[in-house]
Amino acid sequence: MTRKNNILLAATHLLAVKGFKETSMAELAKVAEVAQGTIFYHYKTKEDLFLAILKSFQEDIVAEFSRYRQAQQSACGLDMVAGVIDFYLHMASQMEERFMLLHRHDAHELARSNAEFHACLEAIYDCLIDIFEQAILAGQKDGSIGECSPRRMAMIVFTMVDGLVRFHTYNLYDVGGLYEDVVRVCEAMLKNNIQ
Amino acid sequence: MTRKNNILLAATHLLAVKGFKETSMAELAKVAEVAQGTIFYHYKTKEDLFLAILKSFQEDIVAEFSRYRQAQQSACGLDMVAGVIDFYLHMASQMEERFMLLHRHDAHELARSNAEFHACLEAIYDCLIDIFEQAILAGQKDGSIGECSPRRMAMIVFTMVDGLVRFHTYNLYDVGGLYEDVVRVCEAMLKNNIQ
DNA sequence: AAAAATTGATTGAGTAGTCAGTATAAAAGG
DNA sequence: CCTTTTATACTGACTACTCAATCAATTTTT
Repeated sequence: MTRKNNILLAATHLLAVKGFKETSMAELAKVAEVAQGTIFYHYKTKEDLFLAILKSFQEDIVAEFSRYRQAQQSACGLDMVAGVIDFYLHMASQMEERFMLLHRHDAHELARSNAEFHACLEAIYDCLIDIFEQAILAGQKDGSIGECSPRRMAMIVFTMVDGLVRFHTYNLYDVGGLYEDVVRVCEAMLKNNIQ
Repeated sequence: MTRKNNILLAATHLLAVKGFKETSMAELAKVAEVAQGTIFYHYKTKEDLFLAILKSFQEDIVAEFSRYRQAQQSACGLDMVAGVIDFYLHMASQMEERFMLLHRHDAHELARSNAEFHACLEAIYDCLIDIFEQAILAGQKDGSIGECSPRRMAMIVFTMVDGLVRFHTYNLYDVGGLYEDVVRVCEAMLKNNIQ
């Protein structure tokens, strides 16, 4: 049991940091401190192993985000959006490597030919966008957020926040000070009626 | 000359669609309709070839965007921002494959160990963000855009628009209707004083 | 005839996945 | 309590194959 878990942990790290094709089973075996054969005993193929990682990520992320949704009870919907952004960024740094997995093309490419990958990715993204949508809907109910398509706005906010995480991963610009700006910008664009 | 260009074109396509590691020189030779040796006659290594592609992209994108900057003379800065978003999305669909190249981790990973890659990527991103910044600065001058850090706002707008392009590439959601929303959202967040 | 461009067979390192066999430990039988 | 059986976990050498890069030989251009 320890070994199977070692493999999963080491593989998550390597696939996130180096990518699917760039990670060899020989290297993984070394990092996980098992024999190469052991990996294939637990996971039929390299793709299978990747899928197992993604599935465990899906479970964890869905659990984590639904736990947050139930725990929080902010004053108004607009503040909830700010809270969700904060929580998203917190999660992204907590699960940094697994979020990197989402930002690579590997999973998305496999999703094109493998239905299980596709379903898994869809579930993850739905969960991520849902949490923004819920906050916006709450804001529309209490009047703190203007008339708009909640789903579309949720996708736009998600796009912004996720882009920030990506920027940070790529390390091209110092993104530290942008977090607060993004929160303010989102509030500005939501509290006013947009068309 | 024809062959060298064939190689560059075919390589751009393959690297964008399949990725660096996933593209073999044998396959490239077949697509470019040259012998494998010919590729290595013109480009010392696979990495060299990639760098040549990125450099040519840099030149083209810088030229294209500075041409646009000089050509346009919109009414006010706020409208200019909308115009720039439009232009960016237009460019991204015109140069779809090369933008895909930017979104892959390949170039960013090479940039970590190879200074030329780093410089090239930095130049490209600077150019992309600059054009948004210019529009925001113009808007602040003519009063159509409120007080804010132009660079930071430019990065946020860029993050949104680029995220949209990425969404489209990954094909997870129908992103068609979002274009107009993003333009409206950007206007809403810029025309009001934030902070 | 000298220089530049092109070729494809070849090389050696690296790849995912297999497999015959070994270790471990729990259950069954004496 | 001590064997024997059975199932599961594990091992690393091995296979068949792919890869980037090389190079001697050939063709094309100047």
